[in-house]
Amino acid sequence: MQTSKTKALCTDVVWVGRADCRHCKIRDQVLFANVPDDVLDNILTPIDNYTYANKAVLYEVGEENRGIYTIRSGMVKLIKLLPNGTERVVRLLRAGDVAGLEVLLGNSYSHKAVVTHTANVCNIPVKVIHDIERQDPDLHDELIARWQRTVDDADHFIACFSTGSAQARIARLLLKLCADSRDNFCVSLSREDMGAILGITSETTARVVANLKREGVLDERNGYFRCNSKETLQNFSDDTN
Amino acid sequence: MQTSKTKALCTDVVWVGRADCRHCKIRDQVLFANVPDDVLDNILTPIDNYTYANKAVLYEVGEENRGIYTIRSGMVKLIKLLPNGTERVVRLLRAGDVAGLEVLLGNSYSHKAVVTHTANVCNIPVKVIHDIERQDPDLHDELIARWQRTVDDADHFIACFSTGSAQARIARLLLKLCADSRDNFCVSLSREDMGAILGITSETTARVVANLKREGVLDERNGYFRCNSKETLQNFSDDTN
DNA sequence: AATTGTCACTGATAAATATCAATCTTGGAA
DNA sequence: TTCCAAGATTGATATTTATCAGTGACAATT
Repeated sequence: MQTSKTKALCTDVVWVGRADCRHCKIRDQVLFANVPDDVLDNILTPIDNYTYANKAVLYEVGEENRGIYTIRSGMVKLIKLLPNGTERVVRLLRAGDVAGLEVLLGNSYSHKAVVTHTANVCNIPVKVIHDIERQDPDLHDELIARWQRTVDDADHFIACFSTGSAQARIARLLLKLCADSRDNFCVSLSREDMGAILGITSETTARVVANLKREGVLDERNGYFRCNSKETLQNFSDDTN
Repeated sequence: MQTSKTKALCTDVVWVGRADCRHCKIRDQVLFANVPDDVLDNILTPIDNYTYANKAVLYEVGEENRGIYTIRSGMVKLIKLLPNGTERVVRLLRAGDVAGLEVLLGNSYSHKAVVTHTANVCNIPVKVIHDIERQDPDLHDELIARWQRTVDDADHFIACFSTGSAQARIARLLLKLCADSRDNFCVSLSREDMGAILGITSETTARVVANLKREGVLDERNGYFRCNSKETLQNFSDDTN
């Protein structure tokens, strides 16, 4: 379908339409959860809804302020590029999460945001946030709660995804991905992405994952992981070694 | 002076007096930098100023809300305790930084906060923050800026302190510590603390640091590091290996 | 069906790091 | 000063992880 990487930028983003926040299916998980209907109806600046294909880029470090992004479905990784060219994933965002909060301070984007699983997102201009804040000061608190959640997520990356053996990190990642799944299924990630999340190589990741599969702790099919034994993973995740 | 660890808790915290925010020597670096004098003068709930000795604990995970802490001097580490008993440092706070912002949301403390270098701190009850917010809505923005700074610091821990070889991480830590020093001096840290910051063992840290000293890149005396060649450290910090 | 590209997986080996067990240093206490 | 305890350093060795170089499976394309 695509013959070159340059072309990808055009076909990988599809404008779905103007967002209808009031009737958003995941409104309860979203930044505007507690904004009154009439305030939402008064939004003048358009909020656009897009679907980004796998590997599409929402924004790059330093790009001009295009507003924040609410993830409605799919998954997005936030990446820091190190001086030596290494990419380190610093956050994983899923439905209900917000990307690019930093632009509300007038900053440009701090990360490169790349889609890992086809994502439907709403792009909310900063002006909209400010307009709503004026009508509904409670949004302030919701925003602060979002920032705090971001801090918590970052701490989790440091403490759980960047500490301990490769096996322990992988076990923690799998448990995190499956955390709110009742059937222990979660989307699978490429070994390269997992490595960039955990600060290890894709080969080491592949070895450990293959082991887990052989041991029957983990299955993978159709782009999904299934954790057959959270207990075993829990034990691995507690290991120092 | 101290014979036991239990006794330490009593003697390691000294109440200096009630804070005089208006005349704070580092007011320009502090949360209240832009709060008008008259608002500061109106603070009714007392803000206490304490000096915490090395290794003293400001707060522990889950402790009841005692307010936030502004670091006026010294250094404080924020620690996450992993299930297996490992401690991982997730943040380093220095003069002007704030610890415990999360309690403003009504949460209890998310970390254990331990002094690494004798610290003078102000303990600000949550009520004070809310009182000031009412009189000076700009404090909101300052708070949000603080949260964003926290996120940036956390990202730095992930990308720089948790990625790459031991030598690269140590070089990055030294550069970070010396960053705003004009003479390339910075406080030294125990090898154990450095290890807990960088996700490596204290022995590996000791080896690398000792190497840097032998190579003349680094000196250590009287509790201070001196980086003799930021350039060399910069090269090391860019290494993948 | 053949071709191609991507990605997971694996083996062999090198390199880095952890571990365990001493020494050595040094600041502070007596 | 002398002594002591804590922390830094080092050595020897075991483990873990990275690196490099494939191989094989699979999907999409031609």
